Amino acid sequence: MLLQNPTKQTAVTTSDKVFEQLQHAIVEGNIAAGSKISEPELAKRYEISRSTLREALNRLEKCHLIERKANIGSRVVDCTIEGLLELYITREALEGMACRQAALNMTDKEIADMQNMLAQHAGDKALQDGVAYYQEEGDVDFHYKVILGSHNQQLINLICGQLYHLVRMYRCQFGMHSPRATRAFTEHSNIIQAISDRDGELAELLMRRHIAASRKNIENKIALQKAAQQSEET
Amino acid sequence: MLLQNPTKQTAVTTSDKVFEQLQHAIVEGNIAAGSKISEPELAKRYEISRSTLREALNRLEKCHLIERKANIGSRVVDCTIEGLLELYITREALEGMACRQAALNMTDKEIADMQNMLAQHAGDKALQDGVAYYQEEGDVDFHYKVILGSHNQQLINLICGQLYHLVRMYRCQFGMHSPRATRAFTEHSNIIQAISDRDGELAELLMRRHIAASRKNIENKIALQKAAQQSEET
DNA sequence: CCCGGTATTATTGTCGACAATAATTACTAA
DNA sequence: TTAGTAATTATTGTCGACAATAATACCGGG
Repeated sequence: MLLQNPTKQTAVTTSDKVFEQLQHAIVEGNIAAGSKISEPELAKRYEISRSTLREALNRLEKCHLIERKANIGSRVVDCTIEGLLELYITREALEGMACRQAALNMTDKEIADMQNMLAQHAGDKALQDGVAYYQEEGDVDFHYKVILGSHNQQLINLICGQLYHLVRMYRCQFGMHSPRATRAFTEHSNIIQAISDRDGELAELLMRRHIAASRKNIENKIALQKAAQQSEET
Repeated sequence: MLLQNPTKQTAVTTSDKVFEQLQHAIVEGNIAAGSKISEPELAKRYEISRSTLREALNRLEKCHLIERKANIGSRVVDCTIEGLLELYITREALEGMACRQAALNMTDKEIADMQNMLAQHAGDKALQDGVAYYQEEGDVDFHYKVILGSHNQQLINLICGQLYHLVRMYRCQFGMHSPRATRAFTEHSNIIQAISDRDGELAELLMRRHIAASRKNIENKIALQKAAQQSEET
């Protein structure tokens, strides 16, 4: 992961560092999704006290990567199809609005920066067409810039601080590097155009369609898989 | 507060109870907004260890009622006009989508229940017209039912588990019982109608307008206050 | 052989003390 | 008198131990 979450501040305390390590481990699946978390074991493994581990676990819970029940313990969230679709729905709502606000609130310089970034991506994409780079880094980068451009701290915290950890987790666990690269690029261009036109309504509409298209893409894949499975069973 | 947050489970552990007490204290302003939190002092006041207090503080941070900085401490969030408007923007996005999903996913029984509730409120409202009851309990009740009706766990957690604590805090601190009662009632009716027609698009549109209307109402009030202040200064 | 209840074990919640960092105060020098 | 610095105080972060709760294993009866 080259890109850093723009909302996070540099980790100073040890629980911060452990939190980041655990976060990566969970996102990348090194700690299995749905598995129970043993506090004594993890504390031993990271050579820290249970107290500071629990501090780290609390932050993991804050970004919805683990779930805690009183007197029972913590579990890593498990990645289900339903959860993924719910996440897309939520992103559609939040990022759509963020995009509208971005059209209203971004500075001219911010818009210029984003246009440059897109041009850069266009070059990279032409260079190594179809490779995952654009889809992975570029896409995340684009969405981050839009969200930050909303200048709405509430939206920024919710999306970057919480939702996107889950998004990355799903991307890793389901191995999602969809073949929508070129189409997504066009969609990104149109969104930036709407933003630079200060057309909030259109910007939101386009962003929602952009995310909804990804969701429907997944839904289709799932449907195909199911059909294949069923024909296999017979 | 008669209505309980439907997402919360009964408090079993002591940090749970302290969390709830602190939550109410902050929401109602008994612990001043923007004030610094002294861990030793609070621990003494509630007669608990600092560890369990910190556990409670972590949960307060989860619903955005306090903010923590490493090695510096916690502060209660302060209620600013900008923060309030940002909150409305976010609600417009999330609850709008929740309403769309509710139109798709609510059961017939849930819809019937909500219609009954509205009829009940109509009676109460006719009985004691203009009184705060409808605005306080009824409004919250209505919005909760819609959100739960989305059957989208992600949305439910975000809105009910986090956002609405802040909403209640702003309501208390700014003393908001706006004179929109009768108009809000009509808007609620129309939203329920759209939901029962299974018209997701219209339902979302109406909910967004409903929330945006509240926001604009606030904005107007602020603008008037400012104008009054300025004329007073001269 | 299976089921229910009890005893044991393990895990989580809570506590008080120590270490590390930040804030405050006191002091010295210009 | 004031600015800068050093010492002191207070607050937060971390630790290990104990208490309370849940999970497991064992045992006896049906």
